[in-house]
Amino acid sequence: MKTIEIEDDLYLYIAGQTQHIGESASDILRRLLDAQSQLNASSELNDARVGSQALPSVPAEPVMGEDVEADKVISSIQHVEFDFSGIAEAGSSTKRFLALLSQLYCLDRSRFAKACVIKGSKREYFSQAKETLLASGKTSKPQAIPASPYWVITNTNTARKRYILQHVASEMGLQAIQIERVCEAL
Amino acid sequence: MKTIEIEDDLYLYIAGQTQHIGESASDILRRLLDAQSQLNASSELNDARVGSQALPSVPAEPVMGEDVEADKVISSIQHVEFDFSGIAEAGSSTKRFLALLSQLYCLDRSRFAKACVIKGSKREYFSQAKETLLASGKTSKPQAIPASPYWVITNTNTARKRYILQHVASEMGLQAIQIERVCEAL
DNA sequence: GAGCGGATCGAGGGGATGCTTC
DNA sequence: ACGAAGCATCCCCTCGATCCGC
Repeated sequence: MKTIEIEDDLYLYIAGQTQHIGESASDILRRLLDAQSQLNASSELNDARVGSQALPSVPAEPVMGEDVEADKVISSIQHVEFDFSGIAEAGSSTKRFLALLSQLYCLDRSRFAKACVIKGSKREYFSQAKETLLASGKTSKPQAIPASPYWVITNTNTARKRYILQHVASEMGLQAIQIERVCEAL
Repeated sequence: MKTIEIEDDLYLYIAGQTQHIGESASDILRRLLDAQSQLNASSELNDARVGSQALPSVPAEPVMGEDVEADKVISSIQHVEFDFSGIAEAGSSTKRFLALLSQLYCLDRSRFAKACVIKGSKREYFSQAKETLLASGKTSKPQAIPASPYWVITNTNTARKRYILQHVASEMGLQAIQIERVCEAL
């Protein structure tokens, strides 16, 4: 949750758009902004979804050429089930770490690419080139993420692995509950 | 002013829509919501649901010019793009401090050069040579300003960082509202 | 560079607070 | 002597990678 300040009249306007009791500011804004991007996306009429349906997320990234695309991808992400079965089996948290990252990558390559831009104070955490990781730290112990072109740093305690996972999942736009599950699976 | 809470991804999305230096959340939201109502208004098949309440208009920017010269300079600065999106994300106020200074530098190099002539009672605050700063104090912890040839002192509390920023922005000719926003971004 | 996992501890940075100076 | 302004000490927290256990 973030806190933002807005002017009173704008606040009143937004509050005036409430459709259900208990709707949060986020809900209302999503609806309003979503209505906009729908209108931008096509001139066709589409009010079939008004009211009943759960609203898809607003894209988390600033507009690219592929607005509508991104929207679809996100809503699909939100409903995909992770395959946790094999993961719990893996003997070490490092193994589970790699497996979970692999699933995130498979979920959506392009979102993963944006989400994995994360580094510590000195080390690079992700890269497609093993050497980049080796170069950024002394003994980062990079390992390949299965079924992907990426490498990750591995020489961290479990808490940090969890943090990295959390960051990527969150940056990819997963829902809080899912992020929690992913982190717990580590 | 009212304070509202919104979810992180929505926040990021909104922040990503920043177009000008000094834009507040209100400004951005007004633009986004306005774009929507424009589309609705121009449509023959206007949907009563959305149009039920008038969108408050964006207040005109108060460009109080006594001096035409100054006006021109200011307006050129005031329309340059300022990217606040990445800044809020930076983990420490020192990081944000450096990022903000970097943007000010990029905004106008020569104005920045004039504006950064500021010092404390003992310490030099800005310099193009790290050594100058080191020489002027005991532990000033100089750091390079990204994308610029300058260094700044870093070992100060946040209030002083804000003061320095304020001074530079003001000396560069930004408007009061914008200076305020820059300082708030710290 | 090859054994691997990862907890633990130390280095280093951030910046509030207290001390000094005017 | 008292207050304001500014410096830098020092504590805390984050992050790296050593080193031990398996």
